[in-house]
Amino acid sequence: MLRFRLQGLEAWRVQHGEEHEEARMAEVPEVETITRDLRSAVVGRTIEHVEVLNAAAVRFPSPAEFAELLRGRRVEGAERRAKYILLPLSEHLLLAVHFMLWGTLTLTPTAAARPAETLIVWRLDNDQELRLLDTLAYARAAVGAPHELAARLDLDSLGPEALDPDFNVAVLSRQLAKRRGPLKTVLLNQRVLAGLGNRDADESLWVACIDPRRIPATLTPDELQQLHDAICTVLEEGLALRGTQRDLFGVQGKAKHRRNVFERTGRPCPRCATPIEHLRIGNRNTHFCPHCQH
DNA sequence: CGCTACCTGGGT
DNA sequence: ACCCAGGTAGCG
Repeated sequence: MLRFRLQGLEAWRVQHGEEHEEARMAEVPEVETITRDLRSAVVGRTIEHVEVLNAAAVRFPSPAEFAELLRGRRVEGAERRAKYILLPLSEHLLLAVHFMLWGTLTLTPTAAARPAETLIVWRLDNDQELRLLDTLAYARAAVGAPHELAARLDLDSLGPEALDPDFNVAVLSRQLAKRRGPLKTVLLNQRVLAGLGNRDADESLWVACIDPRRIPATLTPDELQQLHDAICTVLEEGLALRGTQRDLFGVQGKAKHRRNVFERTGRPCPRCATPIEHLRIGNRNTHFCPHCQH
């Protein structure tokens, strides 16, 4: 009876968008959404001026060199690798941006007020500014020749992309076979598989009905297939809804209320109504259903 | 592999 | 006055 009432209340809350916490998570659906926006609105533009408001936000080279190198470059493309946004520029330079926990990019008229959490501003040739924002100030950018950037960010060590059409159960099995430690921790390692953040890892394991504490080597072929399918479903749905946060233009994504377990401790599992449990695994918050995840 | 630091605003 | 955060680098 209590469970039934909680379910009803939960449904009402979700329907009315009553969970008012500001979404600021930067996982792959959010990063990919912004990358696509950059492709449509920033590729082809020229960077006229760069302002580094927080020197720590530039990983390399120095903030002054960073600004000088970027001035006058044309943006030639916009790609994503794991949670890095990579912008190829004219004259064979590559700009990398990482949101870390809460970072984001916005594209706004130059005249628009700058939020206090602005770390870097790229003024474009159309009276618009690309801005890197982050209240936590962990987000980072770097620029260099492609090979140098790839070496310093260790991009070649990243695992296969979960959103790549070539990602299949054989790839997942091969990547997991090497690793020890709990499945949750292994799935968060971008060198194993590029694509899952803390939320999407918990959601994928729930969809696949697999306990996050399982050791990867013990997964059966069926479980590996379920996990592969779950990861694809979670990421593709999140991306189709344009993520949980605002896009490059400030439009709110629609995936905000699609969580089954993440940050839903004590609330009923949508499959079996058992209260969702919370654990720390590898120092990360982990949420799962103790009844249907084995 | 497992742990801490990084940093600020919001929640308890 | 604490404590904590969707990620990663860098240490032992």
